Amino acid sequence: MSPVARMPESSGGSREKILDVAESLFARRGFAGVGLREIAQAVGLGKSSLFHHFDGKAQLYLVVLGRVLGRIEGRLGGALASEGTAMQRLDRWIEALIDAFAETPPSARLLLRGLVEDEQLPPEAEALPEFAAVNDTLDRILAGVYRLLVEGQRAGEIRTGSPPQMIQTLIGAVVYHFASGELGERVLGAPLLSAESVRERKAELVRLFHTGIAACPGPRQEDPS
Amino acid sequence: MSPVARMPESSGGSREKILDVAESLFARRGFAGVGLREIAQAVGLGKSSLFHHFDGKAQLYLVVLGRVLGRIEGRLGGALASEGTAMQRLDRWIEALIDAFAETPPSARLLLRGLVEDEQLPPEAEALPEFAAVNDTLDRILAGVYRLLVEGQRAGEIRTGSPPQMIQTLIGAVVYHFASGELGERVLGAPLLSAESVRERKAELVRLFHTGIAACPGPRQEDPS
DNA sequence: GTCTATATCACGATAGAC
DNA sequence: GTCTATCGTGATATAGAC
Repeated sequence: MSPVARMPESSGGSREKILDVAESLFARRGFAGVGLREIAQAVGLGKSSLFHHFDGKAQLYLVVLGRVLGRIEGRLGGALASEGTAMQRLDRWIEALIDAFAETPPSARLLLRGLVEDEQLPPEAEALPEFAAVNDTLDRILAGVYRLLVEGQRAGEIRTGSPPQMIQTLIGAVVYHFASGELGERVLGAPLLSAESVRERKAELVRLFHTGIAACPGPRQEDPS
Repeated sequence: MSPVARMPESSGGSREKILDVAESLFARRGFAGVGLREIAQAVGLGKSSLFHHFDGKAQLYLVVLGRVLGRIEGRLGGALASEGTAMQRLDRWIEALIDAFAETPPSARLLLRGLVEDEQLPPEAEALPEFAAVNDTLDRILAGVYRLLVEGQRAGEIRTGSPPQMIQTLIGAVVYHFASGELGERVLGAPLLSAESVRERKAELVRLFHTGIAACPGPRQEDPS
C-alpha cells in the first residue's frame, strides 16, 4: 500500500528500526508523552533524520498503529477462515488475538491507547491517509468478529444477546489484560507474559465465554481446548 | 484525610472547579497531553494560580485520580456490604461499578489511563503521599472483590478458576467499555452513556458471568436482575 | 540519508506585586 | 488568592551543508 513498502531491504532498514522503537515508546507513554528526540536517540539517529522517513510525529504514530493493526488482522483472518463451528472459530479468534499481544508485548498498550484516545492527535492528523487506513483496518476486524457472532447465533451455538455488547467484552477482556502492565501483575501475582500466564488467560476466557463463571449444575458443552 | 478536605465550602471552591476541569481534560488526552495553561484557562484562572492550590502538575493529577478512585470505592463498598449470596453481591458490585462510570463519564478513561500508564508520571512523583494513597485505594478495591470471589467459590456459587483472572476480565469488560468513546459507539451503533445502553451493559455482563455466551442446553440459574 | 543550526512556540515552575 | 513577568528547558519542524 505505502510507496515505501516495495523496498523491504535495500540501503539500511532505518525505517523499520524507527517503527520498532516508536512502537515501544508510544506504547509506554503515549503520543504526547514521547518526543521525536527520544525516538531518534534510541534509534541512533539525529532528530531531523526522522523527517526524511516520515512526514511528522502524527504520521509516524499512525504508521506505527497501522502496522500493529495489520499484524493483528493477519492473525485473526486465519481464525475466521478456519474450519469448524462458529464457536470453535470464535475460540480460535480469541486465542489468535491473545497470541498477537503475547508475541509483540507493546501492541496491547499501543492499541488500547489508540482505541481510547480519540483526541490525542492534532485535528489535522485526521486528514492523513494513514488515519483512514487505520480506521478501515479496525472496521474490517470488527466486522469479521461481528459476522462470526451472528453466524453462531443463527446456528444456535451462541445465545441471544447483542453481538456488539459481546464484542465490547471481548476487546476489553483481552486488550485490557495484556495492557495492564504492573497492575495486572499485581493482580495476578505472576508475570503477565510468561507462557503459563498466556495459556491460563486463553483457558479462562474460552471457559468464561462458554459457561460464565457461575457453577452451573447442568450439563456443559465439551471443553474445546 | 487531606488537610484541605475539612473546609468543603468557605471562600470560593476554586479547588473543586480545578479538579473537575482537570479530570475531564486528563481523561481525554492523558497526563502528558494536557498543559497547566489549558486547565487554568478552562477554569478561568491564570496558570500560576494553580500552584497555590496544588504542588505541581503531577500532584494535581494524583489528586484527581484519587478522587475518582474514592468515589468508586464508596459505591463498591455498598455492594460488598449488602446482603445476599456472594453471586448476588458480585452482580451488585458490577452494577455499582457501571453506575459509577455512567454517573461521571470521564472516570473510566481517566482510570484506564491511570491503571495502564505506569510510566507517564515523572519518577519523583512516586514519592508523593498522593501516590501511595492512590495505590492503597486501588489495593482495597481489588482485595474486596477478590475476597468476594473466593467466598463465592467456597460457597459453591462460583466455579473453580483463578480469581485474579476473573478480576482482570471484570475490569477489562467494564472499564474498557465505558472508556471506549467513539469506537465503542461505532461498535454499538448507539450512544455509550444513554440510560438504555447502561442498562443493557449491566444485563449483558451479569448474564455473561452467569452463563457465558454459549447457548447452554442445560438448566440455568435463575436470572437475578 | 544524515547531519548542524535555527526558528518558533509551549511547557512546568518561580518570584514578587497587589 | 490571583495576577504579570520571567526563567530555563524541551517540543515540533525547517533550512541547508555534506
